[in-house]
Amino acid sequence: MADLAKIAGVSAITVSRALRESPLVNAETRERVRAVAQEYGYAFNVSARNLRLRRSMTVAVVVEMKPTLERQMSGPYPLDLLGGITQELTTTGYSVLLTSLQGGALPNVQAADGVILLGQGANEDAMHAVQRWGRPMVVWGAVSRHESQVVVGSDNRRGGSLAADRFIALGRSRPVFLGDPAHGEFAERLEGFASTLRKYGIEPIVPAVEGFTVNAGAEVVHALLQKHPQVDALFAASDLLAIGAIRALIERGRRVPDDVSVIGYDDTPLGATYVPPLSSVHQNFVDAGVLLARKIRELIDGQATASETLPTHLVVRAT
Amino acid sequence: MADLAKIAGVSAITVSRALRESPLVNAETRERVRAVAQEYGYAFNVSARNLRLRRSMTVAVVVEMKPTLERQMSGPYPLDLLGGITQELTTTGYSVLLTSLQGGALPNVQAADGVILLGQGANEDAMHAVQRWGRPMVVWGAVSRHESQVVVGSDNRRGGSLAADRFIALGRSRPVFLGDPAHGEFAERLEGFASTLRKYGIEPIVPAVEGFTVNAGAEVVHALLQKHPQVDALFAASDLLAIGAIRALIERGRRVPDDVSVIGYDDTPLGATYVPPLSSVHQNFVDAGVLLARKIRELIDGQATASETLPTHLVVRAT
DNA sequence: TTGAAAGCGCTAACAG
DNA sequence: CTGTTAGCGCTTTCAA
Repeated sequence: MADLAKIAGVSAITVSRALRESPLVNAETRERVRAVAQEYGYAFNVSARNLRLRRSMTVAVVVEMKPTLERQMSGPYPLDLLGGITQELTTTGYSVLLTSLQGGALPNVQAADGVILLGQGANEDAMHAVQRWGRPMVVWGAVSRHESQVVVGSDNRRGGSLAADRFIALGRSRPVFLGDPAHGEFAERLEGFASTLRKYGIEPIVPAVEGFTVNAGAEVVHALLQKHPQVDALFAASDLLAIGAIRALIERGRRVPDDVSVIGYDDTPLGATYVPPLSSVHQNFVDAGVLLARKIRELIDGQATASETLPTHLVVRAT
Repeated sequence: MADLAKIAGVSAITVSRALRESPLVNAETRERVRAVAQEYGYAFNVSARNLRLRRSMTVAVVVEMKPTLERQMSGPYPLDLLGGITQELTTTGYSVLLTSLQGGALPNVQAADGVILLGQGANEDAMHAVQRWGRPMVVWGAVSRHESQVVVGSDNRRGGSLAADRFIALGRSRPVFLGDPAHGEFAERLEGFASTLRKYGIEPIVPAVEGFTVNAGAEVVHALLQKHPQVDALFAASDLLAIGAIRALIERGRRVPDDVSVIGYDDTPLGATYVPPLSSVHQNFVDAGVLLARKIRELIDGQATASETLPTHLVVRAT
């Protein structure tokens, strides 16, 4: 910068001001400085600037990852979420620092101006860890679970409710909910589902489910059909579970949707291309990402923000 | 740090050394300093350190994203790639800066010690842009295309070759390749496919294909069957295309695999759960991510590295 | 409208 | 083994 100043015949501080578009600098001077900067391919030293300004212009995104990105964080959703976050953050000058919290946080992560937590599912360790180092934080997930946090989630209760309404409209009377309520978002889906059914005097069957995989879904449904052969509707907390369930239903001689209606969750490409194409509750992950990004920015800027819930709708396909 | 030094009764530089586990400092002193640091929740100022050390301990990962993360970068692969990269980089002290190059690079991105380029497919603008600012760079994709670059890719030629071998073993004689060769990796798959078939005196049919979607696959195959009704094998450059193709085949009264064998690419969950379960060429994206990360580290450390190709294998399922 | 001085927090180099 | 000195590149006072 000093070199550049010499070349342009001004002082370093003027270079700084010119390149930052400060109104304090003469338009003509500014242009001259910028031309020289351009010519010499000069770029700010970010570390120096951040040191001086006491911020990093960085937001850490913490994703839960075991060796690879597993759990409900597999599939395309987190990518959409990440896409939304990245889009919104980079267009406002922030960088996105992608990280797990495996083996303690890196210095860079701790230096982030804010933190977005994704896919913390049932486990809340990461949340507490981040909270401890006192950075602004926003969480993706089930809103009600963490009342003191700013949480963005989609309207899981309404998602469950929509599934229930659909089953009622179809005249179904022996519905099942598939999903582990230990997972906050799943619990909310069940709540919405059950409370709507209850208005019609129906109580859903809720077998114990562990995991999020196709096989988990298939196994549970196999066992379930022994005990409750008269099941005629099935709402799964994820498309993967729903697909497993359909497989088991067919293997047990049930027709879908003639004998049993099935609704999944997340409206994944996998579900949409499945045969039969899966009906599913849709949530817009890109929008969610954008919203998460906005809220963390607000928090960083010292503004107050509240939790927020995104709309959800049912995509009816063949099942 | 100065405060901490005072409290611990040493100088700032000793605090610095103690916290960095420098062997220059007495074990006992180190423990005392660390205890005090722990107690006061002290953490390094990363900007100051980076300024002093003239590096950022950051690697930028550039993903091609239109508003959302599209193209072949949709689906679960890039997440696995990202997972591998993040895992390897964070365990070696580097942070991962996720970014597109939409609207010019942010200062933070330019300050990265190295850059990994993902999903640059047919378009090489990003590559040239990054090249211009002279940072170490590693690219994911088709190796042969960019001879001056360090590229990590999976063995696309062998992938194509495996599909061809399989068709030959099944006695097929009228194979089709589905995929746009403008995309470097697809071109390599076609090369391997065609060259192996040629050994048996067979020339594949290669219809023009645009896009990567299920619908694109379906449309092309519908048109194709008019001109070439005797097609008996189909190798698609992606699982999505393969699924579209199967749909079209069935709609045209062909049985899969009895009348037409189909092989996809990427071995996605979508393909694996499809009915019928799709045979597909598998590549390990997590390993690829790890390798990309290792190579960028080597480059940052000033070591020489070469392009590398990862193994690939055929997963035979029902089609 | 421009500039000089000072310092953000850290660590390499050089004593001791 | 520990400390002193100096300076990384930037921007916020304060002064001209």
